[in-house]
Amino acid sequence: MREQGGKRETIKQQAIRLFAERGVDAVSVRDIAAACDMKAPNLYAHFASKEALVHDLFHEGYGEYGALLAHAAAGPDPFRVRLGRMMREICRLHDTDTDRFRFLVMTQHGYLASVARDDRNPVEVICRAVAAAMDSGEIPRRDPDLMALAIIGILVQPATGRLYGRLTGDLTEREDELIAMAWRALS
Amino acid sequence: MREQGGKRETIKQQAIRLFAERGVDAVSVRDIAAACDMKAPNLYAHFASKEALVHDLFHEGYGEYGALLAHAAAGPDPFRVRLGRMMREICRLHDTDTDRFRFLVMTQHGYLASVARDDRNPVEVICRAVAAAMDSGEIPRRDPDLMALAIIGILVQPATGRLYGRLTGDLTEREDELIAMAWRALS
DNA sequence: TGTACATCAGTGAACGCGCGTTCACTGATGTAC
DNA sequence: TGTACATCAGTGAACGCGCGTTCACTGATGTAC
Repeated sequence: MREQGGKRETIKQQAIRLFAERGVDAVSVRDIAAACDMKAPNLYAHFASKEALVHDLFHEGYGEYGALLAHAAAGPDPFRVRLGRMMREICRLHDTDTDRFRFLVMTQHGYLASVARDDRNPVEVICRAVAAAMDSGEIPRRDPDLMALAIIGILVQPATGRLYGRLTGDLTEREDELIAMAWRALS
Repeated sequence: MREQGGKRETIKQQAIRLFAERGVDAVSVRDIAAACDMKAPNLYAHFASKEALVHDLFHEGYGEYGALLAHAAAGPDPFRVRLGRMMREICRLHDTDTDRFRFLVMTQHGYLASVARDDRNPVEVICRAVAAAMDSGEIPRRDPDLMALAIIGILVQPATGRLYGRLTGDLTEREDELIAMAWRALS
């Protein structure tokens, strides 16, 4: 047998990078192939179509975010500690994986309506954690979905601002301030 | 002279509607023309190109948001009152002009990097208002841009959640809760 | 070891398609005399 | 009033282009004997 070569992984990495740079529609399969040192037809040995590639990238990336958040949200610690872990995790992901973050934010409008609300859905994970903290009396009872979305916004909007030069430096440098802000907002 | 007919306005309205529904790249100039009961070539009597149309729509919509926010942010009232006015204005705009909001959110990634930071830039307006409130001692001094982006996120993320069915009903119904949350976050 | 064959990642060339855009033309309406 | 002309919003047909995708083929590598 020939070596597998991880070509599929290379394609995904280069595609995410190019999509994040220019947007999905502005990147042709020839562009992706060129970035992988191959020719366009060969991509079809790994993905059924361009749309299938985008679909895979979105759901994989979104699901991994959800799984990491679910891990950070788990455990016996008080909600305040687990909220801090979750927010730190998002900051870290954003800083170290900017292309993926940007790709997800750009692409979400095509997929968000059809995404599953399971325990790998990052929004769902945070909604559940917030609702549980209200049930246990750790934070005041309010509309849990509204509060969850708002604290996601507290992170995502600065992250987006960083993408467009409104903020400079890493999000991680500000994580303590962001966490404190979210905690005040929920209190 | 023949009647002007406001064709240009019709084109802009239908284009925004279609762009918000399907995304800019998935709408052809033939689609826009059909929605206006005309043929594609006639659009070129009103706009130099499809790109020029999108460019106009984005900058006009973004600028109007900024101008409305600047108006809400002005006046002799304490910051807390002016913050409430701004946030109510955003909720109202989102509820009554969902297509434009969705269009701006979808399209921003192509234009945000090149947008002017003047007094018609909504992010700039909020950044300045927050910074001024820190200067006057109305809220504690922290990184003003970070705080401004975060309170924008408190609104925009629930708004986005509403677009995709995570939240139901109007944002206006929740404005008091959102304003209170933003105020706590800034305090 | 040498020879014949099987495998299969990778490709050159071509496909049809829908796109944005152009342009010569139409025909209803307004104006001049 | 009637006639000739000017205007100009609107269009049918066509343009070249780049896209996603297909497919017969290549040629390096592995296997059988």
